[in-house]
Amino acid sequence: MLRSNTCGELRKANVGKKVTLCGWVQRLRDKGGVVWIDLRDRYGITQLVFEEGVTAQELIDAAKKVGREDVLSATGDVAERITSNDKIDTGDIEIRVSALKTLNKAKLPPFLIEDETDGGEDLRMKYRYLDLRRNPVRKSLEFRHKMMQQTRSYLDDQGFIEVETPVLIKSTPEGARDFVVPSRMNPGEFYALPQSPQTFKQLLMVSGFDKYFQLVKCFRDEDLRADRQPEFTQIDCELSFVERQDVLDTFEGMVRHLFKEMIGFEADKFPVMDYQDAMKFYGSDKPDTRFGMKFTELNNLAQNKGFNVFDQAELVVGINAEGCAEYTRKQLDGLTDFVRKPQVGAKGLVYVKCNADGSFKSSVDKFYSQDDLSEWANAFEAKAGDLLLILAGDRDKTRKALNDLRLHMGNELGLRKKGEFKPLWVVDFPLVEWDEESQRYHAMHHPFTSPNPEDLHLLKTDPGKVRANAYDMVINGVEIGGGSIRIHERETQQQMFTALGFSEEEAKAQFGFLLDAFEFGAPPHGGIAFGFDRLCAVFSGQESIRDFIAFPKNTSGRDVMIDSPSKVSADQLKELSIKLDLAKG
RNA sequence: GGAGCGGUAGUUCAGUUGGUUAGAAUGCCUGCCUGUCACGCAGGAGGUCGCGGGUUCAAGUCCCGUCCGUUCCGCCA
Repeated sequence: MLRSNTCGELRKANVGKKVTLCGWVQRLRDKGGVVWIDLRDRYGITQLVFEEGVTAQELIDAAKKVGREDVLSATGDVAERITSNDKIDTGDIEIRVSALKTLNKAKLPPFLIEDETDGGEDLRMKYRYLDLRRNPVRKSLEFRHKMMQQTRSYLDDQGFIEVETPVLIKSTPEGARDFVVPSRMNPGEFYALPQSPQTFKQLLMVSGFDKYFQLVKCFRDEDLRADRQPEFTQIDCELSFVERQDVLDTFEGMVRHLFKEMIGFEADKFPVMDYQDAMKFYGSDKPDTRFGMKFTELNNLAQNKGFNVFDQAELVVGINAEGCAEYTRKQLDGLTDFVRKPQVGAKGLVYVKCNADGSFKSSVDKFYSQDDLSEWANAFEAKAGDLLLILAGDRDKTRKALNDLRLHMGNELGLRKKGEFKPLWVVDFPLVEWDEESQRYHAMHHPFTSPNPEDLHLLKTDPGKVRANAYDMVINGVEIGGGSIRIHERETQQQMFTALGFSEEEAKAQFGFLLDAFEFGAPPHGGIAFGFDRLCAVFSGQESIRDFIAFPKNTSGRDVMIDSPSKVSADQLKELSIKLDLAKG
């Protein structure tokens, strides 16, 4: 061993011990007669001291020459400090150095290796190995590690078996774009990387594994976001002989366990919300329930009073921003600009101020009397001092826009608190949704989701009305996990494929193995998958998952450190029987 | 595919109506300092204003194009 101790473990009790520490130079403080070096490793920081009259002069001279991030080995006696530092765990002691060795000189890092770095995102990613030396990023990865251990231990305790499924699999037309890998031995043919191990875990149920899980990398070739990477990790789970409530109970238990072990939070029973209610009251299938501001629909009260915009609208709906009646003209204009942004897409914003004196001031005073507005205020359960914000138009678009406005107001008013956690289940999603572009139904979850038995008869006649036996777990407005009770009968699965516009031949070509398996005694089964990176981020109150991934990709899907993706040689292409056609258009 | 924001010192940023030698902080270098711990003090070095074109007597600043980053929409079963 090159060292006797780490830089984080020595205390007062170790005073007098001769130790050798190894680490990186965090900082050098040269006070003339005394020189201090903060030596850092993963475990902490220990102060080295070199003092005129005590330390050999050539050692002091050597100490003055070290640079930031040099790798040192220092040997000396542990001594109690004259003035201690209560900010670090080793603050009561220091090492009186008797031998110093530079194990490796370091170039100056391009940004500060500090908790509050001066480095921008781009630079930090290019030198990610330096960024990972910083406490916040290292702690995020330590957090991830602990979350993995806790997940495994919980599921193991519950009788789940972790099984690895293949990474080189088969491309399927449904869902996200696949990453594709050419096969040298099968010219012209390609593997696909899994978007999830969905079919494999169902086959494991057919095999009788009963309870399966896997912490597994998944791949989707879609555009990135702060909370979306092309490769990401799922907690993928499947159980046999279960109904919806069994799955909800098991995984509510898991998340409750993680909350407790990871951040010491004792969660209440998770509420269960219908998809329809989520859309009606929050305009979103992943509502942030840390704050109220639920939607109130106004069609009955606001239509047929001569205001054309409302009269023409499919839906008139608003929120009550409590205590915001004092908003200035400028602030209201700001909100109007917000909802009119193309990303939000509303045409305009109607406001009603509930004044302190009981009167109302609105942007539509021309069309509505004080009595009308008073009725609105009642519908919103608004008090004096509140501000009603109302949108109108096409139902789905207006709900989406009002959802954006609700979250915006939640941010403005500080209602989306970081340390607060509001988990819930959203259930009874539609089984399929109509896709205008391809003019056919798409599975909302995936095509293996079972329909609610009560709605099964609608599958042939009106698929859009069929509810799915599916569920999502949502925490603080983030979709953390989702799953369903699966189809386990060949006949039903075939019906589902038909409803989705697959011919019998297409279904057989794509998923024949699954249909076949269902004929050999497939048990009723269901499962769920959690976005592991997101779970880490949400628990830590972060929006970006990047710091929970050691080597993430940027928004163009590039790893700027290793510079991938990259070109391959002509020989490699030839081996793969691939010719490039890079012409644009 | 679309929209917004950004690109100026190693780094993070400021830069007014287009006008003298492009600034600050931090980092870096040199010197001083025996209890610092974001040490302090004094001095110093450091710039292809992303790239290309245009307007102008004059462009970091205005216009066009382009590249890169980032956030969002579409997309993400």
